[in-house]
Formats: sequence, structure tokens, C-alpha cells
Amino acid sequence: MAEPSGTGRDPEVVSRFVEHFAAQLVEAGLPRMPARVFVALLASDAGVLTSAELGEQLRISPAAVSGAVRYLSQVRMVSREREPGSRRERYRVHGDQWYEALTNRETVLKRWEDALRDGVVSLGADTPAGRRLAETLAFFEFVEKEVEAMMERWRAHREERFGRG
Amino acid sequence: MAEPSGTGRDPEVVSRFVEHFAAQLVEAGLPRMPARVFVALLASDAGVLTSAELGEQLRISPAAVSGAVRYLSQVRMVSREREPGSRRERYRVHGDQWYEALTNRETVLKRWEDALRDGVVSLGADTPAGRRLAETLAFFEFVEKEVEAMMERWRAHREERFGRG
DNA sequence: CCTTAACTTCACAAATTTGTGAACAGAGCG
DNA sequence: CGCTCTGTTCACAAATTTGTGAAGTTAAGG
Repeated sequence: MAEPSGTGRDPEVVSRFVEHFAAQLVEAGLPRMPARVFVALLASDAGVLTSAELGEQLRISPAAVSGAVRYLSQVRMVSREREPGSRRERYRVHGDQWYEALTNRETVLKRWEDALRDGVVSLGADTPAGRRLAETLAFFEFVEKEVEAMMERWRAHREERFGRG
Repeated sequence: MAEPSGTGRDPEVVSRFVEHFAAQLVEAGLPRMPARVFVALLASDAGVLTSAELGEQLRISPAAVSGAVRYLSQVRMVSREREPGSRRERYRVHGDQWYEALTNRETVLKRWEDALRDGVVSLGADTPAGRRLAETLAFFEFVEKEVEAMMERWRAHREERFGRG
């Protein structure tokens, strides 16, 4: 009877998943509080939680929730909604805009490409180092184009498998 | 006469590129010393430098070089070679094995997928949260497969454009 | 073997990041 | 209007990370 039917979710089980997956994200470079908040939203049934609910579930201060949410909305991983008729704010993880965030790593790619273009010029396109940089640049340009096409294919794949969300 | 021909590289110009590009990588999550060492290798004409050369160019201690190189070889971004007939060690950035490193982010993906599979089971595949996790999992599985194909295409594209390195 | 060159490891100081409590700000409600 | 419920901002203490000097290790060269 680990999960009595009708009782809804076992907070213990939910928490274990949240902490475990969040830990993986942290290891991959995401700051800890944003990671925990994000996964808590991902694991919530409605995909929406209030600041208070997040603070209670994760045992963190309102300030920490605020900071994490600011971070997450800057990188487009969650959106904030003002709940009409209340002073509560609700944070939501849209299935898709979360994938978009991955794509928006593209912004990072763009800056890398800029730096590399400078490098090719300043080291000389006809030098061994310049050629190496040019090839690296070509790789990123290639990836950028491919990722775009890949996301296109994902949307099709997703629709077919899950129906449009 | 910013670059007298025959003089070789202007250390000032090289350094500017190294520090600028490394800064971008740091911003994207790479630790600072590994980023600087990596870019210094990338920008070297031979694609190879000794520990002493790295320390001198970047103005860092032998210990810092050692730590950075350990990191970089763990993530497969540089390889170390013992130089026969000398106690010097040489560090090399292969054009390709650097791309492989990006692909090896796949290892990270695998761990994410494992965590998500657990989540689907423990939250219940028939719950809204479970379905959301399942879709996220499907996305990563999709990406993993696609990246593999993409690298295949890159190798072809690269060969055509640069000849085999 | 002993010396010395080259790199690694370790302990620690400095710098950075993280999360909190407390004061603050703003919007509904009485 | 003022009260109160929410969330934000800020200064700071704690924890973590970073890079260094110094001691340690290994192997080449005499």
C-alpha cells in the first residue's frame, strides 16, 4: 500500500524524483535552486505552482524562490502568470517552451561564432591556427542549421505520438 | 604595419583572441582554467603546446596547467602525449575529438533519461505529471538519435569542404 | 646512483557563489 | 485610508570553488 488509490501523490516519492533529477541538471551546469524549482514544476500535476507551494515543497525561503524563478524565466524555461483576483503569482512550465530553451542555446552559439570569426581574421585565414578556427566555426554553423531542422522534425514526431498538447 | 610579414604571430593579438573566446566558454559553463588552456591550444599553429608554454602564455602556475589539462582530457577535449626522449609532455587538440566531446554530452543525456524513466514510473504513467515526464523523455531520446545522424552528416560535409584532416 | 627537469598532489588563502533574514513595495480588501 | 497578504530586493554569513606555493614523485642524463 505504498500508494493508496485516490489519495493522490505521495510527497515523499515526488520529492525523491525532484531531488534526483535536479541533481543531474545541477551536475550539467544549471544553478541549484533553479534546477530544483524547475523539476518541481515539471513533476507537478498541473504544471503550475505558486511561490508558496514551491517554497514549502523544497524547504527554501521566498527569496530563493524569487531568485530561481527570475533565472528560469530569463532563460525561458518557465513563464509567470498573475492569477486574477488574487495577489498570488503562478509559475508554469509549458511542455514546449522548455524545448525552445534548449534551442535558444543558439544564442550562445552565435556569440561563439562571432568570437571565432574574429579569431580567423586576427590570426590569419591562411595560417594553420586560422584554418583550425575556420573549421570549428564551420562546425558550429552546421550545427546551428541542423538543430533548427531537428526541432522541426521533433514537432512533427511529437504531434504524431502525443497529439498536439 | 600591425603584422609584419615573416614575423610570425603577434602574441598580443593571439592573447586577445584567447581571452575573448575563453570568456564566452566560461559564460557557457566551462571552468575558467580549462577554457583558457583549451583555446590557447586551439589558437596555436601546431595544435600542440607543452605545459611550460601554456603556463607562460596564460601566466598561470604549473599546478593550474596540470588541473586544467586533467579536466580537459577527462572530457576528451585534449589528449596528452609523452614526447619521447624528453620529460616534457605535450597537449594536443585534435580537430575532431573536440567535436566528439560535444557528442559525448550524450552521456549526460543518458543519465537524464534514466532519471526521467524513474519519474514516470514513480509518479504514475497515467497521471498528468507522468505524461509530461514521458514526453520530455521522448524528446531526449529523439535528440540523442538525431545528434548521432547529425554527426554523421557533419563528417561528410567536413570531408567535402576541408578534405580529410 | 645522484642530480635535475617536468609534472602532480596537497593544504590553504582568496575570491566567488549561494541562500537567508529582514526591510521594503504594491495590490486587494475592509 | 490603513491592513495584510505576496513577492522582491538587499546586505551579509556560510559554503563552495579557484589558483597558488611548496613538497612530493617519476624518470632522463650524467
